[in-house]
Amino acid sequence: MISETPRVRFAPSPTGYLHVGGLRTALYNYLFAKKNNGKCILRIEDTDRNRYVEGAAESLVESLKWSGLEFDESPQNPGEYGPYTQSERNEIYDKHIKQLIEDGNAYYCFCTPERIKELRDKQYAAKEQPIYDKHCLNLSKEEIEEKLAAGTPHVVRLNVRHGDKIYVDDIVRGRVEFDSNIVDDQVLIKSDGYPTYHLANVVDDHLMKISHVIRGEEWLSSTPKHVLLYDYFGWERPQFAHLPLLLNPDKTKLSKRQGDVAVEDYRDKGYLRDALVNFVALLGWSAGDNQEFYKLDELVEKFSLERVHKAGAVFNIDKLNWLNFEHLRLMPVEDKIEGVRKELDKAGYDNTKFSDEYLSHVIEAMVERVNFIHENVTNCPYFYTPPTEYDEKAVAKRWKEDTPAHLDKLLEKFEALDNPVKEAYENALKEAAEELGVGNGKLIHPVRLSVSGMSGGPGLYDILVIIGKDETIRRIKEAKVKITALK
RNA sequence: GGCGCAUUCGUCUAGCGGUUUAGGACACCGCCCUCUCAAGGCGGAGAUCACGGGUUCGAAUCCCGUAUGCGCUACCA
Repeated sequence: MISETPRVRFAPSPTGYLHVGGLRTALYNYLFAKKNNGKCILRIEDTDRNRYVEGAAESLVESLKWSGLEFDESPQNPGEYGPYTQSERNEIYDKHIKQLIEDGNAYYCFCTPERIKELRDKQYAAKEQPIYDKHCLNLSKEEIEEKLAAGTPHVVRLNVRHGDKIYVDDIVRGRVEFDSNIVDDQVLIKSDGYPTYHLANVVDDHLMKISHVIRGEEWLSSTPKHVLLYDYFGWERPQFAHLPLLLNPDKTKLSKRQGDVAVEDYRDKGYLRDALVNFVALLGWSAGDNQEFYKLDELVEKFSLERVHKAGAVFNIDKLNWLNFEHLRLMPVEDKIEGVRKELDKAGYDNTKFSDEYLSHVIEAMVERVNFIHENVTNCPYFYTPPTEYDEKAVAKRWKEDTPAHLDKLLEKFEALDNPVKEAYENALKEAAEELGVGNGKLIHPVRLSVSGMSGGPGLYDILVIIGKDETIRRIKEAKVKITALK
């Protein structure tokens, strides 16, 4: 069924940032293309001059690049079907709309916005489908020429033939039937001369030889207009695949009000691109084999449009967090070190004070305890600076009256150590505990509190090795003074 | 209002007429491990498959209604 080399496209409108739903759409297009040895094209749909936002196209491209999705043809990397930005294609739309008008499949409309509104209000009040009444279709050739010559504001509309059934065959949804009577004579060319989505999209998809239109479900309702356009042009229709929407926890369409929707927001929060891509891939698709953890190339291998879901999917952050944890574990140490250095600077530390080796030990110690790279800093500040305060609950629970005396004994043992490794600390502590006639815990917990100020974290001896003997001893002594003063 | 789409554990999903006492994952709870917090292992709770009718020997799976949700209904995409 799939043509030799399918061509698909992601065609965002530059009105801001890349929405995670957009990322999902882009991803499915990408996966489908790669899976089938096809081409994935990026086209910027900037025909709405009112909504155009300066720099939005660049932001889109940047987010896409960050996500790791590469396009075979794009404004930055044009192929033979350019330009890839719609605002640069006006001549092309002009040519095509003329053909449509000549063939009677489109017509000039000079109706004022007021008349349109009135008409619509009336239809709505009568509980009818609000569609244009083809008023201007009855204009004579002379009248049209005259108005055009006079510079009367006008649009060009699609001339929908009523009384037909229009069928849309969708890969995800199967056959969907529409009654042509309720299909509006859609504006194709706006009064500012720019095409609407419907015209530009169909013309470009055809000219760019797009074989599969993979887009959000919000387009399903206007697909009959597109299908008609293909038919009127005498062009072969592409295959359609309408993707389910991404939803807020309350099942409404994913919106900014209820959380982050921009890819850059997730990037800035420390989510890994592999995790975000993995997560978003699972929102509306599954291979059916219980695998949930994927690298991009595995997604390519397993993806198919036939296994895309029909129902919308709630964007649930918990699973994303888990995926981030899983992907983070696979990240090469060098990359983690680089990331930690950035986070150190962000947190106000001087990253140059720490060697790569030092940081790699911290990372190793924290690996099971971090979901995000920044947690290698925020969750364990004691690796970078001595504790300034001590967790109250832990103090109450672990710091008893005889603790300072116990620590004195331990300090003796520690001081005698020469360049200690993990086991040396452990043995020293055990010896001290034995000589004191107490359990190891009586020493372990106060030491942890002393060196970290916290009650949780990596194995105590790992912490000690990382911060070093001198610092360990210094911190224990300091804690003795400070915590005793607190009591 | 009209048209369209959808509806399986809280969430993401498996399931495409019998192998299902509906499987997995995240989250949640418990146990084990253990110096803590995690991770990991094991286990638990959690879905009358929206509801009501059919079809069938047999339905989460097919058909029809209803309800609910969502989308579209723009000279926005």
